[in-house]
Parts: sequence; C-alpha cells; structure tokens
Amino acid sequence: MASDALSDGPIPKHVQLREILREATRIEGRAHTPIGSERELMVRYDVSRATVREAIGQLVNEGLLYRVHGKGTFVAAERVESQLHLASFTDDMRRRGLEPKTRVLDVSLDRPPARESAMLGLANGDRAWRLERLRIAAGDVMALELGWYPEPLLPGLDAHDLTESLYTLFSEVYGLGVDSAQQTVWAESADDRRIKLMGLPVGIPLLAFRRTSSAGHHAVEHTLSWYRGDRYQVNMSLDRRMSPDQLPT
Amino acid sequence: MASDALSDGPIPKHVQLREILREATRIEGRAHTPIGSERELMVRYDVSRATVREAIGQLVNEGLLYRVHGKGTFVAAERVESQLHLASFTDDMRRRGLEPKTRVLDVSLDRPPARESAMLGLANGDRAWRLERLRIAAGDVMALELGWYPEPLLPGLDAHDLTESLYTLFSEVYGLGVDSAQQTVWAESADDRRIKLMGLPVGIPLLAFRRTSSAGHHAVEHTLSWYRGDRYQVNMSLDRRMSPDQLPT
DNA sequence: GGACCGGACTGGTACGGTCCAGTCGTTGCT
DNA sequence: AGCAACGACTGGACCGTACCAGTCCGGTCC
Repeated sequence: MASDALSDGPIPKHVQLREILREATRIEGRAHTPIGSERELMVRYDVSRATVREAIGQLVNEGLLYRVHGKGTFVAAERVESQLHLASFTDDMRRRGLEPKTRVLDVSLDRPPARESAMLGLANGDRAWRLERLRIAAGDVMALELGWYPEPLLPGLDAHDLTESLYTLFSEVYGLGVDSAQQTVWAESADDRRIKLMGLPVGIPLLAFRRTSSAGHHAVEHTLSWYRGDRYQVNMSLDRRMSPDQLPT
Repeated sequence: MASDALSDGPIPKHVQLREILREATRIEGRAHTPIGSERELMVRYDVSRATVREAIGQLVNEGLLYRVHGKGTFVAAERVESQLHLASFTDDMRRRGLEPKTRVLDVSLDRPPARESAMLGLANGDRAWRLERLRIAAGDVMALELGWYPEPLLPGLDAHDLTESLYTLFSEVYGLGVDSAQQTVWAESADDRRIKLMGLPVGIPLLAFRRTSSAGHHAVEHTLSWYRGDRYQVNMSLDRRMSPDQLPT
C-alpha cells in the first residue's frame, strides 16, 4: 500500500486527502461503510483534524460521503441505472431514439436549507429526504438533479427504488398524485464539482431548473437540476388562454 | 441598526452570521460590492475568523457571494427574474419595476433563411423584416435578439418606433393580436460576436430562446434571443391540464 | 430479561494562533 | 513619467485546544 503521508508542495493537503478519500469511495461494495473517523484519519495522514474535516466536507458536498453526528462518516450509496421518470425527459429522449437512465448519488435525511424548507411548507427543524441523481442517455450524463422531499409526507422513502419514476411512486405508495409545479429556468456555467460529476467538457453551459411540485395543496418535491446546455432543450407552447402569471416571455 | 452581537443559544453562531450576511446580499444595487473583510467581520460580530469563514463559505457555495484571493469577498450579481408569460420584453421588464431600453441595431428587408421562412408561413421568395435589437435593463445589456417579421402582414414596419413593444404595435397598427407562441429554450456559450455586442464577460453562459409567435392563424414573428445566463431566469407554472408533451422536465 | 447509566467513541462548534500568497496603493528612484 | 519595491491590506492553508452533542455498547441492578 502507498504511503499514507501527504506531501508538501503546491497541492494543498486538504486537496490531496480529498482525492485519496475520493478513490476510497470508488471501491466496489463500499456503500454505507465508514471511512474511518476524523481523529483516525488525522493520525494516519499526519494532518490536523480541521484539514481532515475540510477534505471530508468537500466530498460530502459532492454527495460521495455522508456524515452522521456521533456515528461516523460513510460512503454514499451508488446504484445502477434504471427506467427514467417524468414524461418530458423520457419522452424527449425516446423521441430522439435514446435510452434514458437514472443514477442515484445520495439519499439521506437532513434538515434542508431555509429556502427549500419554506418551499416545502416544512416547520422549523422538520427533516426532508435529500436525493441526488444523475440522468443518463446515449451513454452520456444529461443532467444532475438534487431534490428535497418532506419526510412527514413520505416516510421511509429511502427504502424504495429511487431510480424509477418518483411521481409514480408518490401516487402508488403514498397516494400523492403530483398535479402541478412551479419552475424556474436559467443558464449557468458548470463549476468543477459538476464538471467532474457529470463528466463534462470544461466551459460547457448548463441549463438550470428549480422546481417545486405539488400534489393538491401539498408541496412534495423541491428540485434543482442542471442539464447539459449543448444536449438539451425545452419546448413549450404558450397562449393567452393561460392565466397571466403562466404565460412565458 | 440592530446590534451586531450574535446570541448564545441553540442556533450556531456560524448560522446566525450566515443569515445576517444573506440579508446583506439582498440590498438593492449591492452587486460586486465587498461585504467587509473576514477580520473586520470577526471584530464586528465578536466571533473567530474560522466562524466567519464558515458562514461566508456556505453563502459562496450558494452562489450569493464570491471570494477573490487577496482582494475581498463580494456580493454576487442578482439574476433578473422573469415570469414566463406571453409578453414582450418591454412589458415584462416594466412589470418588474425596471426601465427597459431597446437599442435597434439593424432593420432591413430580406429573404429569410429557409427555416425562418417556413416557420413564418412565407411563400418562396417572400421577404420579411429582419430586426436586430439589444435589450437593456438596470444599466446592463440583458439580451440580444434577432427577429423576422413577414412583410406582407406588416408593411412599413421600419417606419415605426421599434424600441417599444412590438406586440402592442402589431395590435394597434396592424390589427394582429398575438395570442399564442411556440418556444424552445436551451443554454449555450457566447461566441466572440455576441460577447462584443452584448458587452459580456468572457465565458458567461447564455440562455437561448427560439420562438414563433402567432396572431390567430398567422405567424407574425420568428425570433432568436440570447439572454445573459447570470442575470436572467424564467419562471413558469405547470400543471396536468397541459398535454404531456408540454410538460418540461 | 429489561432498564438505566456511564464510558468511549463519533461528529459539531468555536476559539486562538501562525504563516503563506494575492492585490493594490504609495513612495522613492531613475 | 515609469518602474520597482514595500507595506498594508486581503483570502487561503494549517495547526492546536477545548468543549458540546449524538451514538452505542457493556456492565450493573432490579
């Protein structure tokens, strides 16, 4: 085994350690196993606990690790793709003769950020499922998606197959038929994390979506999605029969 | 002004400070202004520099702030938000309290490319008005727009003031009330010409729109628009009453 | 057998410190 | 006037310490 020491030099120690831990997450079958405690890693790699926490924090942000207070830091689960949900993406891909797939990067129970909490109508401190997925078609990652789902409405969500259509799951298992959504779209550049996660060429623009989906009066989903700008577009029809706040520019 | 002290209690200090700084990013016209140095904030709020860095780091991750090594921490520019509706740019910006300006770059009579010709229902050889404009709001160029307008339906269009709302013009002068549109949205990078025309920083992503607008059975407009991806977003409402192929992802 | 408690582990919060590296304005010299 | 150096600022990296809060297991007692 290679030495556990980190080298002095131009590459910061927290980056070196982050990459070592990233490799560790790739070992087959490691999902949900611990990576070693922070104090253990600081001894093994001869760095401070703050440096260990910085490295781990970045991988947690990327969805490759997750932390449980008082318990440990674990490798996030990775699952193989399956059928895609939501008519538009699936139909759009199929209309182009492509086979769509979904990969779940992470599912965990967390307190969502204030904004997401508000959008989901959660009380302070209520938890939600945090779900991160990749959408794949024609062998390429088309989109990265991060979603929040209210735990009170969807208990035990993580026990279900989250690579299938969530809307079908909500309807069949929880009796929550999604019937409306609010959505915002803009363009942005891909940062390093998403370039890496999505396997993108540098500099490629992303089409970003934020959506809140509802079943009747219950908000059941708040998602952020990023689609490759060069491989994806949205078609829509607009007319004056729609209410004024529904008509596009 | 409220006290700058952070309170002891259940809410961690880095969270309290984060929310104070978040509010500071919302002040009108603060884009690209510094929020105060880390050392300044540690004195003002009586916390350690690590606590300040933790709070700032979270807002940087959310895209509300950005850091420049050796220079400072700045408020990120805010995106102009547009409700998805069938309004002209002029009407849309006014509804959000911004003073829109349009600069006409070029207006001429031409035979449009085959695709535009087809979309406008023109016969072979028919001419259309070619109109190129910059859309400006809040002192910045928001969009570049290239549009085609069928000359048979809109004779003498170039004699009118084309900096105002075209939809209003079509209705009042030509009796053509725009009542529906087909629109496609995607993301792309700005090429050199558009960087120059729009005065954009290099590398900024664009939100691209292609639209065909109709008055009854007449297609009256075919446009391509490019909006700054960092300053513009589109909101839309979706529900199941729409046909499945109208629902975006 | 079950409940409870304490200890040993875990991650989370907060502090203080030092030094490195980037930016920019000022000053002095040519 | 131009250029280089320096100082004062900035963020970045890394270290150490202390304590808080959550989890879990083993031991003890009833």
